[in-house]
Amino acid sequence: MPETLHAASPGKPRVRFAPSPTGFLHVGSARTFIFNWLYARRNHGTMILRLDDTDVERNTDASVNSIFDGLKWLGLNWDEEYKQSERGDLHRKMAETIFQKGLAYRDFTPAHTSDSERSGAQGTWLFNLGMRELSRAESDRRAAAGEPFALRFRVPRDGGVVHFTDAVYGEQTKAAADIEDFALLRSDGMPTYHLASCADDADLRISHIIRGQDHLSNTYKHILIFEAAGFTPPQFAHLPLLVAPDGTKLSKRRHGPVVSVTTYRDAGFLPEAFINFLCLLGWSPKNDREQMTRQELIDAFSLEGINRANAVVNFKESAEPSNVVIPTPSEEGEKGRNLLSAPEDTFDPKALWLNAEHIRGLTIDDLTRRLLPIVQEKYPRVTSEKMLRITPLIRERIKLLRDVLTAADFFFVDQLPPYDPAELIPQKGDAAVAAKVLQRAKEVLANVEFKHDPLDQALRAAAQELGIKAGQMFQPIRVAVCGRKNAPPLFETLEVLGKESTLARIDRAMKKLS
RNA sequence: GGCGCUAUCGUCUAGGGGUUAGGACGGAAGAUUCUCAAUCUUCAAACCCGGGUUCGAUUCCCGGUAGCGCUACCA
Repeated sequence: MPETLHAASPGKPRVRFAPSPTGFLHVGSARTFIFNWLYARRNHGTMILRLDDTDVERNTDASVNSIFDGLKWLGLNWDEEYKQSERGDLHRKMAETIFQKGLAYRDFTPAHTSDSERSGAQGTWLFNLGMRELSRAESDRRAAAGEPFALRFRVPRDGGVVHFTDAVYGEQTKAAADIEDFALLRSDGMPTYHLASCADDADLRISHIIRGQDHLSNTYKHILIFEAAGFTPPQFAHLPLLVAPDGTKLSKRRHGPVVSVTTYRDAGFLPEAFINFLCLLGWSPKNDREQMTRQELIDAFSLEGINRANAVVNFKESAEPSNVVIPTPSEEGEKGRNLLSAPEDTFDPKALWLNAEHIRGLTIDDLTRRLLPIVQEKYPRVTSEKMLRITPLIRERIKLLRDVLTAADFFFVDQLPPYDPAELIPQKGDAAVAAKVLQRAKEVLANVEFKHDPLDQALRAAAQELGIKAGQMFQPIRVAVCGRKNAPPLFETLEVLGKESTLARIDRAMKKLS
């Protein structure tokens, strides 16, 4: 009777996210983490983070940090953590078990032998000539003599099939004849991904492997390994891939910073909005709900809601990909921010909309707390009290947190940046009207309390006196005070700005006009 | 090349043998408003192709096509 993976806690799933730390945290990886996490939380299971760092050549500490940073920003947690590189003994033990059962063999063929030199070169490569049939005695002798070898799985050649049921893709069957004798151990004794992954999944009693669909065909190999080592394979659930608008798999090289999670953080996405967005790619709650909180996602999540077709992340492809600055993990910590004043329209419109929705759902206090660091980085003198008054004026006008810098800039500066005086001229008016409005506004505002209602009354009355429409009255003032035509509502703006600044800016505008 | 997976508006998706094929984003038009935004209303927009099965297929089956994935001593 094979050991069962569910022995320790029947019914409670144990899932894992197992990234290889070879680059920054990718949006696809983040989504895989999230789906695992959702599944664990939904079913009161255990979320495990395992660094699959068996590729010593390509692993970097910077990458590990990038992954941790990204997950931390997203507010995602896990219950257990492992490093594959520290578990080599376990992996080798499993290899040994399989070898002793005769289900694996030593392959003394030098690494990087070209396909044409391999057996079955006219079709698919399955195994290296001669090695599979080497006698045990001969194999032992050559190994003892110090000849390097890779350990390969002896895939059955008796016409059988490998089968499993995927929670997303259903019944999966493949003829063993189509599976090559894949490596378990490299010639330097290091385990391959397939071996290490299965050994750890078995040892950690993983109950559900939820991972990218790019592993669907690898799963047959994994089933073979689990069974050879005497374990019941876990449940599998493969996720459709995230692809670029051109249909290709997201890649840092081709698509640049839009595939890095930190790009979204630095651009001013809310972590909960970003998670929400990712969840909607390849999964549906099937009730037309889109905007959901973390808890709502947990409550709604199920493997049945996952679909099978790849999902496009609909970002705008950069016109000149060669100019795209790709943040390397080492840069991201400190300098990552300035590479990324990524223009708003590079992001998926749905992500932007969801972010705006989540922003609107925040309380003024909460939103202020998130806005303040961004503002203070550029305008250190802005206080929390002041920001608290500004936030309500821009909450419905920003899609990204960073938009605060352009939406509310005029609140933060002493002196307005230069603007075209022609902007001061209202609809159906001329410079004379503008001058008249500003002059009158100056007089009126000098003697009015800077509160919404008094301002409203005073300015409307002034418009009437001048015989112009309210809009014609407000526009020159708005431009004088904000430096542009599109801005938050006027009276609220003046109230926050205060009498002194307002009058000073109107003065300056009048000088510009003449 | 071999093997596997997939295919509903531009995008994310719901649906499923008989429907006006639903929702959302984005787009367009309008309402509202001191501008912008938000909000509301309306409009345009899809079942890859060909064979079956069936009284009837977008839905089920087969084939094609296309896309993607795997095919490493990468993960």
